[in-house]
Amino acid sequence: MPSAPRPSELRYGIRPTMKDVAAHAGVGLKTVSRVVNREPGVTPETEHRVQASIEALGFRRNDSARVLRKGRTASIGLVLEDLADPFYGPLNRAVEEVARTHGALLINGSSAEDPERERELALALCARRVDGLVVIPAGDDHRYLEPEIRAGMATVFVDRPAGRIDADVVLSDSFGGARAGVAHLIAHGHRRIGFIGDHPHIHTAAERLRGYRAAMAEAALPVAEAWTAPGSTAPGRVAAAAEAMLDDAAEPVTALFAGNNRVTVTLVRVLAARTRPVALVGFDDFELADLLRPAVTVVAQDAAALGRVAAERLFDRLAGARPAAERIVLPTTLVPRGSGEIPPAG
Amino acid sequence: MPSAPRPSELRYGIRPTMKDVAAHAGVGLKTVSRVVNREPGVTPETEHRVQASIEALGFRRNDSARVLRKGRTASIGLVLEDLADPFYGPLNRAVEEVARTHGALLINGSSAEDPERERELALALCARRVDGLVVIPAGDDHRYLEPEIRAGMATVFVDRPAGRIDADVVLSDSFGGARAGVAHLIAHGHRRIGFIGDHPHIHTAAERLRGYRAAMAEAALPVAEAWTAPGSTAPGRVAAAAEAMLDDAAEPVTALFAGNNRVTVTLVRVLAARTRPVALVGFDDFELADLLRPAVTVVAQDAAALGRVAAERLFDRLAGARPAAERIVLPTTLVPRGSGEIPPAG
DNA sequence: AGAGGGTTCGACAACGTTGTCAGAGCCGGA
DNA sequence: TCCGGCTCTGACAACGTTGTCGAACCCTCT
Repeated sequence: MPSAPRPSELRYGIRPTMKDVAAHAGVGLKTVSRVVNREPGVTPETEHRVQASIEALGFRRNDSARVLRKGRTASIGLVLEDLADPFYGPLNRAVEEVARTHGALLINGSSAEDPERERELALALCARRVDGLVVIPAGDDHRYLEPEIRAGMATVFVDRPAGRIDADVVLSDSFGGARAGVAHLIAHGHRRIGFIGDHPHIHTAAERLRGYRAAMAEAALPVAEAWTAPGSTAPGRVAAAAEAMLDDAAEPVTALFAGNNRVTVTLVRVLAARTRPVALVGFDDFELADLLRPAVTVVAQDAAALGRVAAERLFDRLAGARPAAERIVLPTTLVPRGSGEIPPAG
Repeated sequence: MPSAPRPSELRYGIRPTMKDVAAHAGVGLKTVSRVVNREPGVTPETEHRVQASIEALGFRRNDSARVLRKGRTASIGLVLEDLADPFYGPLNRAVEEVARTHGALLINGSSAEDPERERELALALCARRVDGLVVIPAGDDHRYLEPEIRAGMATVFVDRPAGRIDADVVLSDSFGGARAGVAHLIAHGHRRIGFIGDHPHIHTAAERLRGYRAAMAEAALPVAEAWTAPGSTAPGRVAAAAEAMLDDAAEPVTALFAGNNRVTVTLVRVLAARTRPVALVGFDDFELADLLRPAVTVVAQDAAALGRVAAERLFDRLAGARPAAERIVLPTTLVPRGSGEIPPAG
């Protein structure tokens, strides 16, 4: 017996199923399924009756059951390092937008830079049977994903390369960007340039250091041992390293290149406390860099583009494309704003 | 017949099930389930054999089926406005951390400030049967969630109140924060203070405007019509509004209060281009505010705390707590840095 | 030797949905 | 009148897991 929606039929703590709706509307289970999924072959009269029952009971399809039956979840997973890091917000958002155009939801989690947690998260997402996985690696061994990939899990790595496994990777051009940034300092007359970056076991950090060395070598400039300080990005460590380079009695550096935006911000603070101007170029742009005095010259990478390209690659694979695993490198842009154009002092 | 793990048994594009593992290990289906879930009642010998088969076949439990059977998904949904906005990164992360301590995953989506999209997202999450929902409202009518809540979906709103529905809400003290910020300007000698904020139909924006008026009233200061400019936060609109207040021939303002951090940043740019110093206090802190010259005085809200409190409330409800819907208001903090302590010019 | 209790294990149903297939009803044409 | 071919509908199995329950076995005690 069909009936008009009456709130009283909504019951607390009970999830009506298609079976309930079918009974309420006086039709078969499958007919409800057809209406819910807008499948053809239902008379307008029947459809209307079913719709009324759906609203009366407050029915909502249980996607878990649907997923179980269909095998596809219409969702993709994103494992990233830290959602609170402003670099990953736009990346996350870009992945989400691409997913949205494909009708998929995004499930994400932060690894907090912990390889074990990255692994747990990625495998949890696999257990949920997301259709695909975008991973910003924290660890450097991703063989744990091999069974998943083999079983058909499309996977794309972003921002850092995958470790010991053959998979798509989307990266910024760390080497080229750092080389261009350092060359920019050299072009403005600097000869003694310091490099402060992240731990060298992080691939991007190592690449940026390599870019620094390449630029120096191309200008035939020697690099003193004391001028490179890869390591933790903790403000204390970074500040101490900078002070040491700047105050070196014999060969003080006149310019600094920062390996990522956290280092850059720390260096801005250090330099603000000093009288003699020091040139600074940072890898990775950040908000308000243009409002600081001097405004900060940076090598900008396009976080949104990283996310977009990675997600598109993922959906290409989900659509059936089977190209060989590829390394896609996106260009960086040098943005001169002032701090990188300060001439050497003394 | 049990066997040692041999990679060749991993087959492409095939997901082994517990049944496959059971056959491979020569045990019953349920025994595999027991091993996977670490349930007691399996001899070490059997367990070992099953583990070997699991690894040999690359088995991973299908959580969709598990969810279907158990009724709980161990995941919560978060609908927010824009992941790329730096304000929401820490909030998101805080929710995730709380979820993690409860063994739950976070599924999130951006509404892009579009009520219709918020609705779609929230309902999609309900269809996935997330255990609970944290919503940063974009719209102001959430009656669409009533059937879900009635059916047992725990729901907490953050940052802005829910519309036309009775539910938990966690908010920053917009009124009190704005009042304190404006009072701070008054305490530094200002009498003509401008307010530039977001559209007043946004609850927080209206509250902040109310706080501004309260502070002015408490100091017995009149508020000229031209001194309040609620509306779009588009930089052009904000800049024009600021210029108009500052250049008013009769009653130019000597200080500005910004209703949110986007407005603040725009005002910093506007003021940087002017010669006469103008005092500025912004609602909501932002990175590097302390490095600008002058450093920007703000009324800080704790985005992470908003997320944490909301998520904890959610899990309390999931654990069975059934308190009446409540409005939880978190305090704000005035952070004097320089821009808010500039005395009135002229 | 038999009873009693504990441990280990597997057959089976159920979760809510969708795909398959066949039945019922109707129409038009021979 | 009967048949073929539509359209609309529902019964049923299946997806992969977990909860229930009872069977089989081993040990101990009388």
